[in-house]
Amino acid sequence: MRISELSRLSGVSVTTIKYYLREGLLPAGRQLSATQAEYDGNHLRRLRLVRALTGVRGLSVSTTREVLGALAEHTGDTHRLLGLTLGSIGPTEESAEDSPERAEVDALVEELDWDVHKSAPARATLAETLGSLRGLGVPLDRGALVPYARLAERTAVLDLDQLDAIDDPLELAERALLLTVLLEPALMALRRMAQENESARRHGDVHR
Amino acid sequence: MRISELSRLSGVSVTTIKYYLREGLLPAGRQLSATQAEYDGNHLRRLRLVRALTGVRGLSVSTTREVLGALAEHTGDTHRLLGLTLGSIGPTEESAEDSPERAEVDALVEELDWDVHKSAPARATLAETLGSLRGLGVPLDRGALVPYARLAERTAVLDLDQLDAIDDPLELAERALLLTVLLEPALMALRRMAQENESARRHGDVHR
DNA sequence: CCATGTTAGACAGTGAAGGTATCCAATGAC
DNA sequence: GTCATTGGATACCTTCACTGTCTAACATGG
Repeated sequence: MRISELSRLSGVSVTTIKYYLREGLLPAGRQLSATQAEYDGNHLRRLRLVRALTGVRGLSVSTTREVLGALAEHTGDTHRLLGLTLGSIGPTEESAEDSPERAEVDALVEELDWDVHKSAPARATLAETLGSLRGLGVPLDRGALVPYARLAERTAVLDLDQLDAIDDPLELAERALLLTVLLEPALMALRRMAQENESARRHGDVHR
Repeated sequence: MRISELSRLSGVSVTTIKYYLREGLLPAGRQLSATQAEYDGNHLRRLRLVRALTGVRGLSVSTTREVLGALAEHTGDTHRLLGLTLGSIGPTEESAEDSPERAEVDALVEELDWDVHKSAPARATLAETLGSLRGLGVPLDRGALVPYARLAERTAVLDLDQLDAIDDPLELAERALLLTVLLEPALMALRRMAQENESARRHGDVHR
């Protein structure tokens, strides 16, 4: 298919597709001539993925590029690499590596007996968030964090269960990306609703 | 204290503080004269909160203003109102209200027997995310979602437990906001690490 | 083989967001 | 009285994610 058909099928304007091509979010089509390039279903699929990451999840173009790059160069050992790459999702770049919160996070991982890479950006993200909370007068100690971590463990089991049935390593990697990144707003939405429900339950304010 | 001291204590530049004052993220100080205004600890506290919401969580200025407005005008029934307000966190504004996913979400809430407001934006957020996933070939049906929802319930219990000890309604509201919004990156970081751990466990790739 | 439309590629322009800089007159501290 | 600081207003800047426009080279139908 040509670029105009790709545009029509995806709902993304031709100029934007060209922009993505320039930015390296989309591989170039097969050049047929100086003014003709051929795109296929993979391009369409990739384009939809890009729109989901930038639109639903609100990732920046550069973060999206990094994520997609990791996806391409890495088919096995999926989660470890996704974990490494996806640290840049939050607007976190300059993190104090030696903060007391970082030590606290490392101690937490130790206590949980988790097999997590020392340089996993999730550690820094967690440390930074804890630092912010402490600065606001809400220090969360390890005791408060461990129950959350146990629930995270069980969430991860659900995540991995969904990936077990997939054989194709390429599809596995993409699916893992979708589950890790795109499911986040869904899980947070569930938490918000569960909070509202629990709050209503405790304070007895029935409203129906 | 004067604005320069507020700036020094918070690490936010004077011009930025003025910007926040203009944008209504920070209440005006007590005017002492035409060229003098007095700020206090509440301003400092509020300023730190603003920086946490915009920085750590990446909220936009307008969303932050909405959230803070809700915080001010609403002291009781905290979670319900936060739930209503915080829907605008994702870059979601134009949602198809009558999508099949929306019906699916409503059915899910029904099945869970959750007491959640019909117009809670979390419903729309969840529906939109499910729609995106389906468009990418990863349809998550209710059966897959319910276990996640059950874990969300237990997370919410932990959240509410932390609020139980607080008496002052103003502090309660602020704490609820922090737990709901600011803890999200922390929980997602925990999930990433738990995924990595679970992946390592299943595939036996020990790396230490 | 010609008229018309489409395409790739390059590059400049746009609009929103989130600040930042500058200016000003009025002060307050010394 | 002098001088740095302040509040308030306004203009400006930078980044981001596109969008519009242009051009020359094609493709295609007649």
